[in-house]
Amino acid sequence: MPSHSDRPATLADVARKAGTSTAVVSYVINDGPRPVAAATRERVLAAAAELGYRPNRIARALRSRTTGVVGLVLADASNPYFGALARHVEQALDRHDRLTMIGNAGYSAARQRHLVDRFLDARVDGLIIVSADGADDVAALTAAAGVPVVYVHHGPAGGRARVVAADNHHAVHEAVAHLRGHGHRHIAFLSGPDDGGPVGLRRAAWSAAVAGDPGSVLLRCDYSRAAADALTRRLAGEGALPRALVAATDEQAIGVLSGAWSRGLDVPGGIALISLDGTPESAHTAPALTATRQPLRAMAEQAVGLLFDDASRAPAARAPLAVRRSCGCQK
Amino acid sequence: MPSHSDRPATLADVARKAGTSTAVVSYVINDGPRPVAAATRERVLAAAAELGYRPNRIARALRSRTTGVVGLVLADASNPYFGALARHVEQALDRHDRLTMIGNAGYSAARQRHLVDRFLDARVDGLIIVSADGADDVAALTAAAGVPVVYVHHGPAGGRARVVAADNHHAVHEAVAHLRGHGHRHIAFLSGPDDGGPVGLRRAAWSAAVAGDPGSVLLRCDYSRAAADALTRRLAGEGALPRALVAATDEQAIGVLSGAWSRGLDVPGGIALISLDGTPESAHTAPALTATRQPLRAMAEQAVGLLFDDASRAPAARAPLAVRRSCGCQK
DNA sequence: TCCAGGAATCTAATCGTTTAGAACGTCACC
DNA sequence: GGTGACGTTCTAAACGATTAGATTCCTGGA
Repeated sequence: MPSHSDRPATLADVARKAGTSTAVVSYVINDGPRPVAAATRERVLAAAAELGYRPNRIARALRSRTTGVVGLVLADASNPYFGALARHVEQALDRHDRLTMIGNAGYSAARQRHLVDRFLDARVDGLIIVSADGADDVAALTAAAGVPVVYVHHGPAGGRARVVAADNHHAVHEAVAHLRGHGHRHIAFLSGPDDGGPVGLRRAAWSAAVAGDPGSVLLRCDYSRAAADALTRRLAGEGALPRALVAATDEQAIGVLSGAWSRGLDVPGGIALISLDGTPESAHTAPALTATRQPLRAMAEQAVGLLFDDASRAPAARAPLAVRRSCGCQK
Repeated sequence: MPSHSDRPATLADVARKAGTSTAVVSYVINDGPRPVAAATRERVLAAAAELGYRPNRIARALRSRTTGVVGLVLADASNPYFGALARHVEQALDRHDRLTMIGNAGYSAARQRHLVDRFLDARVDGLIIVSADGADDVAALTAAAGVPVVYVHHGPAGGRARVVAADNHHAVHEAVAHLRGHGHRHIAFLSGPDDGGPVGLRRAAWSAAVAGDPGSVLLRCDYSRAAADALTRRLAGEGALPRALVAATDEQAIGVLSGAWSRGLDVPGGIALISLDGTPESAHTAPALTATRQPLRAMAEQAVGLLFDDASRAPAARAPLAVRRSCGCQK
């Protein structure tokens, strides 16, 4: 049992108790850069245990210029897609013995910059940015500090930044093809308020997939259940709802489901629906959503790996289509 | 514009440039404990701006023994209830100029202890624990370090810990009363796998509310959509589903909705349902969930306030019942 | 003129590590 | 016995801030 005093034990305390110098204690604790005689090592370990010694990470960080902390910036932790990503990133970092500092940028470039600034002040060892919109490149800020950055879900426009993202093109084409397989000829797309971010890529892929068909309409609303719900009600009221729809995100797809239900409109009978996020939880809607299933855990691990290794760009992960009910399949 | 060199500017650099000592620079930067002549202050500020000086928080933390970082332990960030709480906590801390370190304990006491240990090693200024189960008191760990702790959502059993939680008793009674208002006489309750945590309190409140009615059955399943979905399908198959149900959490309620739909069972016609979490997103299900609406943002702010002030226990917040469709009301 | 008192500033110790350089002892080898 | 090499350990200088205590310079009062 550790013997107690008012303040926590330091390296110097351990050294004194073991009858040696702080350097040796440090070598023992870290399997240090220099060897230590077996007998001495034993004495040090015993002293450390007895005093209940815990290294002070702050002092270590000051001296060695590395904190063991990684900053995670994301749009909104209350969105399950980002929340799940955050959890997987935190767990992957924990496995690498790193701590996670988190911040919600809430779709605002200014707030994102604010968070990156604060994280750099805190001397994080790296930055993982799960950016929603076409959030700008923070390289200008981080390069000076020499802090590596990895983007997840979506990278900045021009750069040669390290990015981990799903294969949007493939996912969209698969979704469109699947709906065509159900006999639909006109396939609408529900995009975000603008064409920034991954949703922009998805929209472009959809445009390519339905090229030249004026009957395939483009819808837009905010990335929220409420917005998609309201839009669906309005269109249903006008009789302007498409018969087949690909929604850019789970949140929007869930809003469509909710809006359709409240108008007494059957899914998939009245409107067939496929979503492109595919969070695990999307399986439990009424009816169950057919969705491409992004490998969030794998993406998180890849991002963490990329942060500490040198590979510059990961291959885009293919997201399999989880076929459930909302597309029209019997399940 | 800051003039550049390879390494970031330090206090000493600023002092040199301003022709003064590091002490004075520190006094200026912090509106320090001692006054500085106006002219000197100007020179220092100018030098700092020109060098692009940013205080090194690590060095500051080492000397002043306060990091400006707060640790947030939660069960699972991918659960929207916890995710929303996490976002609000982070934002409240940001307003207090504090950074947030996060960790997912995943319903495991061992992992919770691991995280608290790591956070204490990182010398956090405080700890906010959003604990799901009857997670044990970490006071034993934190007391030695002198780090204040606030529990959100649920506190440890015996203690005199600081806790911010909603008024579970009131919420349950209101839910039961509302279902009775719709003419239901037997009101079932869907609890968690055991009676730990806030769900245990909710279950107890339900027991009291339906006291003596053997027709009001108690159901149990994991806190996941999948588990509640499966349970509902099974009971529907056996014709054993209750006509009115209070679900302990949103996730479970959503699972019930999904299970009922897949069995062709109408909600609220076949089964009336009320949930007790009431995350904002629960409004957009098919049909819309009636739920008590926990004031997550207010709870987060209260927790942060409690962390730095001395008040010991906040009054339990009353959660208003958001009446929507799943209970049987026309909406 | 001299001195007390106060404002402004400087000097230097301190926080708890890491690690380069010097010092020491032991051994092998010529 | 002298010498170099090696293994082990110690000394002390960083890292970049904060802040007591000492010092300097002025001012006003006797």
